[in-house]
Amino acid sequence: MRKDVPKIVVARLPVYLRDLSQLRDEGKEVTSSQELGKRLGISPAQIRKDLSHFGEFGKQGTGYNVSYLIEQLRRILHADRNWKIILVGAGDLGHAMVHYTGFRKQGLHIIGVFDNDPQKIGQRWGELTVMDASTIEDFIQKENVRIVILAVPAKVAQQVADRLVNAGIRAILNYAPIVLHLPNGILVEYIDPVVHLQYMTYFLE
Amino acid sequence: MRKDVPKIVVARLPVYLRDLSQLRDEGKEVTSSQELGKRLGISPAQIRKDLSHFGEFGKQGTGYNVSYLIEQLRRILHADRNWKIILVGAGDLGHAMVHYTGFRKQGLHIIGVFDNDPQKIGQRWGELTVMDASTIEDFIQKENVRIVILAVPAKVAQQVADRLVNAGIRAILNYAPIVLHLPNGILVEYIDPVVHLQYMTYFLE
DNA sequence: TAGATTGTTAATCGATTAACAATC
DNA sequence: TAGATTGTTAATCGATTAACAATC
Repeated sequence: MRKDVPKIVVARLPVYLRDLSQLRDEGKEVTSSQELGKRLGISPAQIRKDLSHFGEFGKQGTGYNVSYLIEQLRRILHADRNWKIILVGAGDLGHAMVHYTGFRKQGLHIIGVFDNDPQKIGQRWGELTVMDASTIEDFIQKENVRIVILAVPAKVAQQVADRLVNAGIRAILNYAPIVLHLPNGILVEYIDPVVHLQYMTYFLE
Repeated sequence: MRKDVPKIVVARLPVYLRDLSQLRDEGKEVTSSQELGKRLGISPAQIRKDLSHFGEFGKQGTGYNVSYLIEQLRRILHADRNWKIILVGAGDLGHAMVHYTGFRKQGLHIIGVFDNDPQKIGQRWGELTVMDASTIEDFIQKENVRIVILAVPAKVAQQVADRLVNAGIRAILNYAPIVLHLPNGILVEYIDPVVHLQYMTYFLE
């Protein structure tokens, strides 16, 4: 079995991709590990090393073709296809996620929104209608959804996550401020603004 | 000069604090590095090592008093006081942030919201009124605000951040999907759900 | 060619873990 | 006391960086 690419390397690729897209939008056709490093606050050596896990994408003397590297990173990250995502929890945060335009451009499509509040079920959210949480399992199976954005209260996050995993979900972006306990192989990423803010207040007087 | 605590250690403290608060809510009065480690998916040795950078908080044979450790972590993280925060960018995400109840409990108070859209200025958001972005500097100085949540479009994020830093801001929680270039000493934390989702799609077929 | 930059190796740096004396 | 768990040291593991041959 070939050695895995370190997770921390994979975690940087989306940031490279994001910045390269910006470079392209600015009209740049070629860049270098040095330029990219300066833009990202990362050493050029690290960028070259990270990329070297996946192949050779540059040319000595000139650097990297921006469009080509974007294409390659999209392929590596599986960002070159469309992903169906469901959102569970139709609160304010869920509302913001559904209306966020940054997902679609990356092939990340929220195709269903769920809540268990009768007040919310049936509400029209953009092109979507908030559905009854009791129908999540059917929807996941019918649509073959593998990714969830979880934006429910902390108190119910674990039990909802258990249901989702049972229904076949493979990856959870968890906005609830708790650590989830799930079977091996289920991917979980955490976003909690309080954690970031408290990290910063540590350094403030 | 005493050696700094590694940043990665500081970054884990808010997660410890969050989980300890949950333990306390569950009625637990004492815990151990082993229990905490299991809950967090972290090795017990790492938890003890992390805490040892700041003092001795446990008792051999019994473990840690939950309330006492919470108190100590809050002190270490400066989470035992109130922090004034302003939100810049009154979009859907900003709306969700202002209405999020998870901040206040931690002493994190959003005391002002700003936008440059005349349609939004003057809108009532809970207890706050959306203010004209041209008045940000005055507000920061008058209220002595040091933390900003930045939720503006990527295109303007850098220039807005520059203004904020000029006005005296010390820490930015940046939701705009770009890397900010700011003077040394300015703290910036990034939240970009696309980065997390693309990290996960790497592992999905 | 001369200058620039890659991809890679080896060295360095830093973080995690194992182990255990101390002690509750 | 016996059992449990801390705080800490030393060993291990892994990630970052410096350096450079290759080459565009």
